Amino acid sequence: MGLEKTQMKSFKEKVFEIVKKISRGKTMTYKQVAKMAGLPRACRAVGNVLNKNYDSKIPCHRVIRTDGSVGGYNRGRQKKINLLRNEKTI
DNA sequence: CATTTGACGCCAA
DNA sequence: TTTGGCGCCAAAT
Repeated sequence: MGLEKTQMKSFKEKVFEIVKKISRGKTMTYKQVAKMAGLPRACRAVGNVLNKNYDSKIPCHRVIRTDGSVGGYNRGRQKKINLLRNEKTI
């Protein structure tokens, strides 16, 4: 506790926190996440960070492109589409 | 420390 | 509308 070191969350950490907060059936764009993380132009960096993420606790499949395209997924594009489609039918 | 990578976004043709 | 190319940025190598 006392030893609070300016723990600046890395951009990656911020992205994970933001994506974790995406409710089921909802979706966010890479640009939106980047903006929330403090870098409105780091849309690419967001995708890069999520690409290295293998934590199922992070619903990174809810992050899509700004133009509405599903984008990519480290587990298979089709899988991401299925998940989104599944959540679509709440 | 320099260079490459890549799940993006936007514009001109 | 679709395609090609450029910009932009953190993380990995």
